[in-house]
Parts: sequence; C-alpha cells; structure tokens
Amino acid sequence: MVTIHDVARAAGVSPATVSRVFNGGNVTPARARSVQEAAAALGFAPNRVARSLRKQRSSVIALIIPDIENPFFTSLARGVEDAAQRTSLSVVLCNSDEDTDKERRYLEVALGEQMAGVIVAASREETDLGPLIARGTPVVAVDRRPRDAEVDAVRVDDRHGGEVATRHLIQAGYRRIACVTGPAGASTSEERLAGYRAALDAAREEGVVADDAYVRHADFRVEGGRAAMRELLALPEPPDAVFVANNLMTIGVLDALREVDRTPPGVGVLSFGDVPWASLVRPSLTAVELPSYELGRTAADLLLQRMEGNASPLQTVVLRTTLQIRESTAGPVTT
Amino acid sequence: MVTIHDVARAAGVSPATVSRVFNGGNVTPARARSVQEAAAALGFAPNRVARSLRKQRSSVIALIIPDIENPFFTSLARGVEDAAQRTSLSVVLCNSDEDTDKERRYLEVALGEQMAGVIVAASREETDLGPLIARGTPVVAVDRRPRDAEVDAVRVDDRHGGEVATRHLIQAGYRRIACVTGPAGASTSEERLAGYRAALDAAREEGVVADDAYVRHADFRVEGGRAAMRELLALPEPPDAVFVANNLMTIGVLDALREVDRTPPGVGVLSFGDVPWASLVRPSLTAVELPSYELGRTAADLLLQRMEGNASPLQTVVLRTTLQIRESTAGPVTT
DNA sequence: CTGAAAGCGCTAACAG
DNA sequence: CTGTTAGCGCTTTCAG
Repeated sequence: MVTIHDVARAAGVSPATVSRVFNGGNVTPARARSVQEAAAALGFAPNRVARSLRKQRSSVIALIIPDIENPFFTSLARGVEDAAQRTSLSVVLCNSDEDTDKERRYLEVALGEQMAGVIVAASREETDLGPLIARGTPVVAVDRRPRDAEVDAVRVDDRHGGEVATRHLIQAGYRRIACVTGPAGASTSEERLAGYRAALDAAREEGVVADDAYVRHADFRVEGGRAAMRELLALPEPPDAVFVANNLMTIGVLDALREVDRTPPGVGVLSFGDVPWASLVRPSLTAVELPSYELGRTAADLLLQRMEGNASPLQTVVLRTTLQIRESTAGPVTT
Repeated sequence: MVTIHDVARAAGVSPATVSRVFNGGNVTPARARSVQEAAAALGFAPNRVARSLRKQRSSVIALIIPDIENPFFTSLARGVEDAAQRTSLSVVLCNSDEDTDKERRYLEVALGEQMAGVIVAASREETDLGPLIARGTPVVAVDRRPRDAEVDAVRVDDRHGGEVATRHLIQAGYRRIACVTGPAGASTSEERLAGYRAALDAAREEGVVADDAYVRHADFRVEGGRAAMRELLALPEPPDAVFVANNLMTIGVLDALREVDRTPPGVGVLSFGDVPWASLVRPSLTAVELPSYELGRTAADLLLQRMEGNASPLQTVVLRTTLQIRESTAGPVTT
C-alpha cells in the first residue's frame, strides 16, 4: 500500500505537505504539482480509514431503510443521493428488512464507523437512536418516527392522508370499509389506521360500519396484503372496500381479489402510496400520492445543514399527500 | 467517547485484555465477566475505524449496483444480504445509477475504506477493478462483466437466453422482430443483442427480417424503453414483435404500445427478466426468467470463500435462465 | 494467561 | 508556506 509518506519522499516534501495538497491547504503551486505527479505515478489513493480515525468522522452518510424491495424507499433513496451529490459525501444504503435486530446492527455500524450522518426510516417506534445522538452524529428520521427520539424528522401527513382516503371511500358509496395496515409499532401503520378510524367514526350516522374485525395488521409486503385480504374475504360479511396502508400490500390485496373474481371498483381499493408502475394496472388505482423523492431530498438537506453546524431547534417537516382519484373507487356494485 | 482504555481502567485490567475479551482471545472467565460488566456500564462501543486501521481491513462488504430502482437488482441485493447474514460482515449498498463517475467514486470509497470485499454489477465493460484487485481485496463481478478483469464472476446465459427468446418469437409467427437493448458498453446489452441477432440470422430463410433499423439501444429504464418503442412504431414498416432486453424497459414499451392502441399479442412482447409484480399485468407477459436472488447469493458465497482464503483459480459461474411462455407472444394478428 | 509497547496512515497544532 | 511531532483507538507481537 502506498501511503502519504511514499508520496512525500518521491516528491521531496514532508507528509504534511502531501496532506495539504489533498485537503486544500496552502501549498506553493509548483510543489503542489510535483506532489500530484508523484501521487499519480505511485498510484496513491488516500486511506480513508486513517483519515476517519484522525478526524473522528468519516465522509459517508448512512441511509437505513426497512425494505429495499419497496419502490417507495428506493425513490426516497434517490432523493437522498441527489442531495448528497452536491457534497463530497457518499451515501451508503442499509436494508434493515423490517427487522429490529438487523436495524440495530446497522445503527451500531454507523456509530462504530463514525459515519458523518445517518438518515433512518425506523422499523419500529422503539428504535433507539440514543448512542448515535450521544456521540453527536447528526441524525434525521424519515417517513417513520421513533418515539421520543430527539432528532429532526421528515414525514408525510399519514393520519390526515388516511382520513381523506377513507372519507373518499365513504363518499363513493362504500359502507363496509376494511383497513389493511402495517405492523403494529411502526408509526406509519398507526397513524394511517388512526386516520381511517377517525373518518369512520365521523360517518357513523351514514350507515357506515366501524368494526375492528375489518382491521388487519400485515407486514407492509405483498404476501401480507394477500393474506390479510383473504381473511377479510372469508368474513361472514366481507367488506365492500379496502383502504390499504401501503403500495406493496395493495398488490397482494389485488391478487387476492382477483382469485375470487371480485375486482375494483366492485370492491373499492384505495392504496396509501402509488402502486409501482401503476400505468400497467387496470383498472387504474385510486391512491394517496406520497412525495417519496422529496422526503429523501428534504431529509438529506436537513442532515447536511446540521453537519454544517446549523444549531436551530429540532424540527419536524411534514409533507403533504394528495389523493388521486381513479377508477378503483368508482363505487360499489348496486345489488 | 468511551474507549478500550476506559473499560480497562474500570475493570482493573490492561487494554489488551479488553481487546481479547471482545475478540475471543484467551482470558480467565472471571476477568472476562468483569470486563463485560465494565463495558456495559460505560456504554462502550468498539471503534470500528480504529480496528480497521489496525487490521488493514474493515468488516463491511460493498455491493455496487447500477440501478437501485430496478427490482432485479434489489432482489439480487437480498441474495447477497442473506448470504452475508451467516457471517459477522455487514453489507452496504451503493447505487451507481448507470453512471461511470459515480461508480468510480464508490469503487474508490471501497478501496479507501479498506472494505473486506466488493461485489459489483459493472455499469460498463470498461469499469476498472484494478486498484481493488491490486490491494488484494476480494472482488466478484455479478450480472455484468467488466472486460479483462481478473475477477470471479457470476452471471446468466445472456446470449443463449436472448437467442431462445427470439427463436420463440419466430416460432410464434412474428416476422419483423425488433430488439430494444441496453446501453452500448454494458456486457448484458451486448450479449442479449448477440443472441437476438444469432436467432434472426438462423431464420433468414423463413422470411424473418434481420435489419438493424429494428435494433435500438436504450438506457435499461422505463423512459428509454418508451422512447425506443415510439421510434420503432414510427418506422415505415413497424415491427410486429419486440424483444426487450430488460424488465423496466418493457414497461416503457408496453406504455408506448398502449398509446397507439396496439397491445400484445398483436404486437408480440417478450421481456428479458420478469416485469416487477407481473401478476398485475394483463395480458400476462412472456419473459426470460432470471435467477436474480441466486445471482446475489452465489456471488456472495464466492466472495466469502475468497475471504476465507480459498485460492483456487478464478471462476465464472453461469446461471441458467428459463423462458416462461405466456400470453403476450401468442402470435401476430392475422390480417 | 496477561501487560507493555509499537505502530496502522493520516491530520492538526505548533514552530520555524 | 513548510516540517516536526503527537496522537486518533485499536490489535498484536513479545516478554513475562
């Protein structure tokens, strides 16, 4: 391995000077050039580990997400990357797989590697960001919010979005509206469910059924959605519409409906988050649109500000969702 | 920050002993316990940067992929993660975004961070793995193969798969078969195209048209597929079938076809790689199925072997693809 | 089985 | 503007 010393010797300067050349210190142009030539000739690549140890901080930021196979999170990741692009920092992705153990491990890695910053979509509200914060690492929670963590956060108006969505189903004429939400303990699961409940409660007098038998917790994945929908269909009085709390579960729900030949809008289907490559899906799906890319972008901007020393009070940015009404909620079959 | 010295002092031992406790050295049980208690009490977390510097090797492996928004690569990533799971290594993902500059940067990071290993799906055949190899870092090329790089590789039978696919279109009765392939310079683009050409050449006598006007290079993304298909449709004599060299471009192709109300199987569509969430798509799509997960899994296994010191000659593992015949290639409309 | 000591490669004072 | 020096926190000989 060729080090800064080798370059120094070859260029006839001290190691410190070489370091300065590579870090924008004050060096005579002539010398700087000869250092660069020596470095190129020797194929010198700076040892980032040594640098991190010395500076007590690396130059990579970690993005920890719970499901790399969910396009919502990959789009969010693109937002983070694009924002980091302007800086000299690199972004690495860590997939916690909705698994608190894996998540904890990645959090430990981020701490131990002295990462410059961490953006995390927490698998559960219990996620412990304490050690990172104690060390002074800037942390931003995105999409999902750990309970009582002292961090900046960027998320969407889950509760409100869930309420608007459910209200739309009611207005479209559906009366037995089910909800397939995510794992208990994930903030987004809970909030979207709360919005659903609020809308149902407000509509009691219109003959809308509010019954917890219509509520299912699944895993935010295709299989979970499918299983939940099958259960709902097996009910003595199956729902005539479903509010599904994320995009992937909606795919499972649609599969389950197709199995029994009941398709939207006969059974209304409304997804929180656009189904991936929605253009392929017929009938087109009504969905609460989420600004996934902007979520990532905003989180990264916030993180970068903190890294530059912005010491203003902690903030939570809430991004708006938009209900996109399409064919899948056109109204129940009139029997 | 609490270091190994603090723990040593608290436990009344030397730093070396603390290190041994955390690395499985020989330490009296009683002492080991008191060290662990001290560590816990102080909230000690080992500094992985210092360790990496000392050991000249970190404990994370990098997976560099060209498109994090492509489910093929995220599935591959899952394969890598699951294989790494058995070890104490962590996997971080780097998205090169089909951009050779970003890719080079990540390769530099992997080198500078002294990563324990690197798995890379190279954006182009020119990708330079030299420095990594020179340093002795185990490297495995997956899916895409950099030209003359001295590395282990895991890929699929792209050429053969492309040939089988095209032959199927011919047998189904299509005669003007186009090909939308990926960027020139990506090994998979070239190989799949070569397979397509071989199949056409072999079928000249059956009235099959082999004309480079029917060949388009796009970007392996939805937009590229859409644009390419629009061009093909604008030809004086548009194709009656398309072999699309990846899953995402197929989505764009289907969109473009729908715009002009020409849908499969009237125009045959065959995708190299299953379209994501294919269950949603009607008509169902004929596709060359790729073992994406196994690709990642195999690459990681190979990498782990090399890290354990396996010094057998370099190997290339080629995984089989399977043609899944479905509705989208049922045959042209008879006019 | 344990401790002392010597760095891994780099950067940041501090002198000059 | 440049060189010298002193570590960053850890692991690993080498003695004992």
